[in-house]
Amino acid sequence: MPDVPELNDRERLILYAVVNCYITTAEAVGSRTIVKRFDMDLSAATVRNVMADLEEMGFLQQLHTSSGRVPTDRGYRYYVQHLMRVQELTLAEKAHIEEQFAERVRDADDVLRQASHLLALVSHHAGLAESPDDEAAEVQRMELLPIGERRLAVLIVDNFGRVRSMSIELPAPVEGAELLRLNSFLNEHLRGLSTNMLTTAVQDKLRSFMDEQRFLAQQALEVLNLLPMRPRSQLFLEGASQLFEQPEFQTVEQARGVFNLLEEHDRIIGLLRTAATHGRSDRSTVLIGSEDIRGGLEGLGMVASPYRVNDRTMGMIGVLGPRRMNYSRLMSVVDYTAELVGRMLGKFGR
Amino acid sequence: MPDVPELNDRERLILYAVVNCYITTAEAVGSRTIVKRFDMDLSAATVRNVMADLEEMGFLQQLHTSSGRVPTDRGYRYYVQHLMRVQELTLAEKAHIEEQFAERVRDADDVLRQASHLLALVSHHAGLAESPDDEAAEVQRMELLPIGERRLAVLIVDNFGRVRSMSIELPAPVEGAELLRLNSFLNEHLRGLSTNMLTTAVQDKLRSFMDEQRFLAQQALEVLNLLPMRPRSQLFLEGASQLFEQPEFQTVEQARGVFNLLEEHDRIIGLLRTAATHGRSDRSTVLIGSEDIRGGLEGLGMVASPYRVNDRTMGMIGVLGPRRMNYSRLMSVVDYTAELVGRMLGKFGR
DNA sequence: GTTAGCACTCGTTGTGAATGAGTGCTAATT
DNA sequence: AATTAGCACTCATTCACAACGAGTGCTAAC
Repeated sequence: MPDVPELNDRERLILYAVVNCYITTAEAVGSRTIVKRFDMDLSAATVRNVMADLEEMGFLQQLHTSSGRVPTDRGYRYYVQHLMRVQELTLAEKAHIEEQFAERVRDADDVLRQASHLLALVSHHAGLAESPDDEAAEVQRMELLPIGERRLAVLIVDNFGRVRSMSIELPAPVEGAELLRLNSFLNEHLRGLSTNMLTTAVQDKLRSFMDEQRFLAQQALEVLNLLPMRPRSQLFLEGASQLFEQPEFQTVEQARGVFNLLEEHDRIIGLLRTAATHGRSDRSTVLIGSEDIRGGLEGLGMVASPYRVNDRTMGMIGVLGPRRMNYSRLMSVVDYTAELVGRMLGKFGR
Repeated sequence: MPDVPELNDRERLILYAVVNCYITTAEAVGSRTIVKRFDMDLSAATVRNVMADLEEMGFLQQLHTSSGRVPTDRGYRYYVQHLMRVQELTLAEKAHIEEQFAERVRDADDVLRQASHLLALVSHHAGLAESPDDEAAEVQRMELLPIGERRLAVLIVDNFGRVRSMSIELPAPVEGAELLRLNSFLNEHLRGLSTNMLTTAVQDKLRSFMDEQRFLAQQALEVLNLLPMRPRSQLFLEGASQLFEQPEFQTVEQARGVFNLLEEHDRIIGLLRTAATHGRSDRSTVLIGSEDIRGGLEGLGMVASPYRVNDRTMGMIGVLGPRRMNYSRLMSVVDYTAELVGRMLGKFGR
C-alpha cells in the first residue's frame, strides 16, 4: 500500500461522514446531505471542495458527474484504520451472543457450526467459521473396525473430539488377533501426531523398528497408504441469503458474482487465511473488495478473526458482507465470538 | 388430478411441439415457429386453432394477447406422462457417468457427495443426493473412548460405513474397566438396531435384565440420553449456481425464490420424498412447479429417483432445475445414477 | 479561507410514436 | 366439414425526446 497521503482534520471528518452515511443508506452521498446530517459549521460548498480533494487522493469516487460520492476501497481502508473507533459490545450484547452457544455440542465442529450461525444472525450477513485445520489437530486415538470380509473402518479421533472416518478395502483379509495388535501399534505410535503427517511419521520410524514391530509398522503403513487423506478444511457458512437482500446485489450480474464465491468454500478459506496474515493474531482484521489480488471479492468486505486454544491459533471465523459494512460493530462481534469459540474448544483439547 | 381431457393425435403432436420448442429456447412459441421447425403439413392458422383449444384445456398459457404460448404445469405433466419418450443413455454416456465414480470413497456419504456432483455436472442443473436415512441405518458398532476426565467420545458406526461421533460430559467419572464392560454391553445389545431408536430399545430391554446386566443397561441409558441425537437427514447439493444461468431466473424476484429454497435443505428433502411417494420405487419421477402444495417450487422442476440396496429403498437422489428441463434425458441420467449409487453402497452394507 | 450564487452535467422519469411478433376471426378454398 | 389465406387488432418492446432534479464545479463576493 504505497503513499497514503496525510489528511487534515477537516478532510478526515468529511471522509468519516461520507463513509458513515454511505454505510447506512447505500446511496451516493452529496455535500448538502452531509452538512445536514452532521450539523456541520460549514457550507455545502466548502464540503464540496474537500470532497473534490478526497476524490483526487483516491478516497472517494463519483459514479458520474453530478452525483454524490461513494467511498473507494482505499476510502474504506482509511476509515477502518484511522477514523472509526471500534464500538465495544454492551454487556447485554455479549450475553446475547453467549446464549446462542448454550446448546449441547457434540464436537468441535458443532461449536463452529454454531459460531457461523450466530455470526449470521447478529451481523445480518454471511457467517463464516473454519474448522480447526489439520495441522493443529492431533491424533487422540485410532480405531480399526472390521466390516465385512476385507473391509475396514478406520476411525481417527482428534483432540477436538472430531472423528474422521474412512472405509478401506484391504488387499488380503486380516484376522482378528492381528488386527488388534495392529490397532494398538497404531495407537501407541501415532498418538499426538498431527493428522496430516501420519504416513510420513510411520515411514520415518519404520527403519528403527525390529522384528514384529517392524512387521506391524509395515502393515500399518499399508493401511495408512490406503487412506484417502485429502486434508479437508471445512467451512461452515450460514446466512448467505441475507447478502441478496442488500441493494448492491440486486442486479443479477453482481448477485451471480457473489453466488459463485459462496459456492467456492476453498476460495473463502483462502480469503480468511489472507486476512489472518494481515492482522494480529488476537484481533479481527478487515479485508476490503479488491484488496485480495485474486479477485472475486469485488464489492464485498470481510471481517475475520482467528480463534485460539492454549495460545495457539487454530482457525478463523468471520463475517462476509457487502463492502459497505458496519465494520465498527462487526469487528467487536467477531472478536468476541472468536474468544468464545476458543474458550469452548478448550474443553476438547487435552 | 381431476379430469384430464383426452387429446387427439394432432393436439398431442402440437402440444409436444410447443413443449419441445420451449424447452430449448425458453421463449414463448408461436404458430409459425412450430410449422417451420417441425415441417408440418399444416398452416399456421390451423396450428393456431389447435393451440387455442389446448389453452382452453389448460395445457398452454399465453403471457399476454399477441404472444406465443408457454406450457403450463399441466402441459408439462401431460408431456412427461404421455408424449415424451425417455431417451435411453448411450454406452458412452453410461461410461462417462461411471468414470465420475472412479475416485476412492471413504464411506457412504462420499458416494452420495459424488453422486450429487456428477448429477450437477451432466445435467447442468443442481444435483441432489440424500444420505441414507436414519431408519435404514443400522448400528454396526459402538465405541466409547475416554477423552479427558469425564469427557467421553461416543462413536456409532452404521452399516454404510458412516460414523456419527459425539462428545459428551458425564456427570461422574467412569473408570476404565467399567467403561470396557459398558462398551461391550452396548455392542452386544444394540448392534443391528436402527440408529434412531437406540434409547427406546434399551428402555424396552431394561426391565428384562438382572443384576449386573441391569446396572450396565441403566448406565448405558444414561449415556444414550446424553447423546444429542437429532436425526440428521443430510443433503448433498451441488451446482446450484447453474440455475442462475437460466433465463427464467434472471430477475431478482425469481432468483431470490430459488435461492431461498436452495438454503432450506429440509424442504428439498421433503420434496424428494414427495416425489418418492408419487413414483415407482425403481424408476425416476418428475415433480413439476406448483404440484407440491406447500409451494416454493414455482418455476422449478425436479427429477428424482430412489436408490436401493438389497431391494430396500435407502434414500433419494435427483436433479433440480427450471421447470423447463430436458426431462427426457434427465430421467435416464438420474435412473442410471441411482442404480450405480445402490450398487456402490452394496459394498458397505452387510 | 469561506460562502453564496449560478450554470452545467447527467441519470432518471415519463410520454408518444414506430415496430413487429403473434393472435383471433372471417371468408374463401378444398 | 375441415383447412387455409387474409387482415385487423393487441400489446410488449424499442427509441427518441423533453422535463426534472440532485449534485457538482467554478467564480465572485464576503
